[in-house]
Amino acid sequence: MGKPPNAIRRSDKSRKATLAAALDLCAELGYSAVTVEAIANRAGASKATIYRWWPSKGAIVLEAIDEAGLAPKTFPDTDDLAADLHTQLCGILSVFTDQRLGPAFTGVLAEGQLDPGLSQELRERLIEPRLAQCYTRMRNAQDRGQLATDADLDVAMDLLHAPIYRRHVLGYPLPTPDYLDKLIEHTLRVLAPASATTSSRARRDLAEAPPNHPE
Amino acid sequence: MGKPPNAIRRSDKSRKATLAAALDLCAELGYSAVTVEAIANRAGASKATIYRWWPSKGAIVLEAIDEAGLAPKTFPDTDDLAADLHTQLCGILSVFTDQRLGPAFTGVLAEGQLDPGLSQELRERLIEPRLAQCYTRMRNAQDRGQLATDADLDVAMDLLHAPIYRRHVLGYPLPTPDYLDKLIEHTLRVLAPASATTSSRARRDLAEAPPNHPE
Amino acid sequence: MGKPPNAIRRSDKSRKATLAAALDLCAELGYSAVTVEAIANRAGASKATIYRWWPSKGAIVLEAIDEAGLAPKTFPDTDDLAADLHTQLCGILSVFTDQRLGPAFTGVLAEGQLDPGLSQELRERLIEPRLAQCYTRMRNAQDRGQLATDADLDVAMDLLHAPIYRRHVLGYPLPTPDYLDKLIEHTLRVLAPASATTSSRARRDLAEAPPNHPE
Amino acid sequence: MGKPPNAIRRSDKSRKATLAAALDLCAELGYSAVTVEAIANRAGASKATIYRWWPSKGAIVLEAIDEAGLAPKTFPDTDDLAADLHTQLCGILSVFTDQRLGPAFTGVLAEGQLDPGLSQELRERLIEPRLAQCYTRMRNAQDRGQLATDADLDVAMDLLHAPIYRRHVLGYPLPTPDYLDKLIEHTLRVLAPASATTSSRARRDLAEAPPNHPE
DNA sequence: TGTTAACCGAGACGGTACGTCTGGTCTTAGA
DNA sequence: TCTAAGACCAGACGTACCGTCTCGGTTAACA
Repeated sequence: MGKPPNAIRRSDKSRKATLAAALDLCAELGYSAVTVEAIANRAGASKATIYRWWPSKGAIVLEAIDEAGLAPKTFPDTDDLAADLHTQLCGILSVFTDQRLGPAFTGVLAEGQLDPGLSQELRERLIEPRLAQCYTRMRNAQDRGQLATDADLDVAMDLLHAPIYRRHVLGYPLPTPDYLDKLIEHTLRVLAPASATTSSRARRDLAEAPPNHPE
Repeated sequence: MGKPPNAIRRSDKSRKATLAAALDLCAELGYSAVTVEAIANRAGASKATIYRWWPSKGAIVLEAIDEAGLAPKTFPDTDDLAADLHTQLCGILSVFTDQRLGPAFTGVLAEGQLDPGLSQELRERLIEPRLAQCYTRMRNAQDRGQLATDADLDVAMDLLHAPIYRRHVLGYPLPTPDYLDKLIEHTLRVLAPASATTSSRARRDLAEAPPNHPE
Repeated sequence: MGKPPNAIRRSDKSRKATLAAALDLCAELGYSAVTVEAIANRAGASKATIYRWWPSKGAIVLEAIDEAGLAPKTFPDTDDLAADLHTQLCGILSVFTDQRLGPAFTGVLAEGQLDPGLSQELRERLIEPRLAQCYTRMRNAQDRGQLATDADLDVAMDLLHAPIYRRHVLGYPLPTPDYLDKLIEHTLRVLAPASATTSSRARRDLAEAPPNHPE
Repeated sequence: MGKPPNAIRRSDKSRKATLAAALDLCAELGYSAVTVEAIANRAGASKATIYRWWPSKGAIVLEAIDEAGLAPKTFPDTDDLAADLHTQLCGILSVFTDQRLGPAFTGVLAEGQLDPGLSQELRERLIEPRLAQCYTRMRNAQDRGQLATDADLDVAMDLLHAPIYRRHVLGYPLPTPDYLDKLIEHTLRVLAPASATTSSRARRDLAEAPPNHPE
């Protein structure tokens, strides 16, 4: 059939314009109102060119988000695990709330649930690099005795990240930074080493600190 | 303009056939391949009739799921909180895995993320009745001293339910019943009353924190 | 199937309202934009009632035109054949140009060309009664020696009436009264008795009369 | 808004298939039972393609008739005016009676009466080219002294062509060739030059009339 | 440096679903 | 039994996108 195109000769101008058009249109119209046709027009590209390089609208938008690279793929390691987790979770939150990327990411996420191929690409390009960093950071914490050696990191992942997704998916307000702190606190408490010491102190400090009622 | 139709004269036969056709087609073809046109044909209804009563494919499927009522809206209360939670979470899981309802629910969930109206309807008809039951059950547990009196039930909701959604949304395997047990155990451990045995130290620290539950 | 309704119990109010609504809507929107539904709404009748008594929109409008009875079915007989013909042809013209009936008649005429049943009804109720009068009038003229005894009255019919229809059908301006005179003059000339006398004189007078340049 | 399509890149295959399908379907089902959808299916074209190039069913069928070109647009000139007129009128008749074009032409004619745009197109593409030829032929006859120099050719047009339309429109049998001869004879008799033999008396009276041909 | 193969924009194409509309039938309740 | 009201099935309407395609025109790697 159609032989694969030669990536070397690909027009980078056209590629960039397409990705930018995709993000802009998502921000302007919402993901579902965006069509490949509109992206092509906005980008000054032809539909054939777009379909030569991407299989679907979702794939374009996914690549555009990846390229934009809002949330860093690296994970801070400041020896304060709770703070580092907070930093990272806020980074994830920002992808949902970002003016330009939010609608695009929401769209890709939704479409991925109905398109296994897109879902896999989404995991591989956006989710797992960051997840792996999180894993590594927590394993480091285990090595340093800040977490129980038998702590189940998969559970930790779920307890920390899942609430963001659940609230997004069901249309509830996303967690506030304060709420994230609460989640981190609860999670680390269960995963703390048998003789909880330093870390838990820091925790309490944070909890007692300012009378930070939300919003 | 278009005045609302008279619900009294509505054909129940047509309504039921439409809902059944919607579920069947979702199971056969997958949500995104289902069209209103196909539902109409399968149901032996006319498109006009369908659009008279539902605004979109999503609304039809949502109502069909609600009507099918796979997961019970009632929450067991056997005095064993962990077991009751497990029962309930398995009920939620079954909506995702059910042969007939799974694809439909997945579709509505995905579409809801792009359609605020559908999302709200989804919450009101499917999610919140069950969530409210869960809330009530946990409040009962608090009254009986099985949970800390100041346990943050919103956090508990997130810790228990969110992993199912996150895994579904990102295309990871859903939690197994064993994994659900693990989640429940972790969660209840943090929310256990101060007098609880294991890891009671960590518990007390947490319980001492100021009563800062917003909202 | 549906047994014929009992005409005795028919609601005359509903019938009259329907016919009036049909004519009014034709005048307001043009025949093709009128729907049975709109007629029913305007008349305060239900569609079922209308379909019980008329088979189609065309039949309603046809009956409405007949009832309105703009052009008289009787033919004047003043001993001046040309003048009588002119009177009659102007009557026919008026059906096309009448503010209220014109659009309705145009519609029925057009639809009749595609619906043999309607066409037949049209001929029987509107066309032939008037045509028969015309025939009779000309036969009288023959008896009085104003026309050749062997004049072909079918040809006369065509020569006199057809130009109106041709111009209407093709969208040309309808004949003016002056032009009708010219047609009558030409026609009577060919059908005049061998020794053309009185009639032809009157004709010439008319032709010479005023410097009647058109329009 | 919708910019006009580029006619150069138009698919001639698709165009021809559409026109053929339109004529065939008219012949098979009758004009009013034909839908644009059916034409598209039969032609193997998509509806979008059809609507890109034609505004309505009527426009398609009109172009198809024009293209089929049953009745020649040229007018014979054999020095026998009556014979030439007969030839031409038979050509017109044949458009009504042709197995394939008849139903199509009938439909366009009927629809034109309710759609001024279609009517104008009909006149410009089908009617007037032939009418102009007829005019020219008769003017030639005048030059050769076969018709009175002051004969009103507009009236002649009406007398000759109109009966066909009237009979068609009202659903009467179309004129037979013999009847056409009779019409031609009657018409030419009124328009013959003063020096003509038969019924020259009547002719002269008419010819003496003042030169009142308006328009 | 000239050839040529692959890219590119443009946009027409066959499909197909959309959401709306009308035609005609049928049901219900009321007079 | 007729009526008004209006829901119903059927299916065409004209529009919008889809993903494919053909067309010249341009560009860049290689001869």
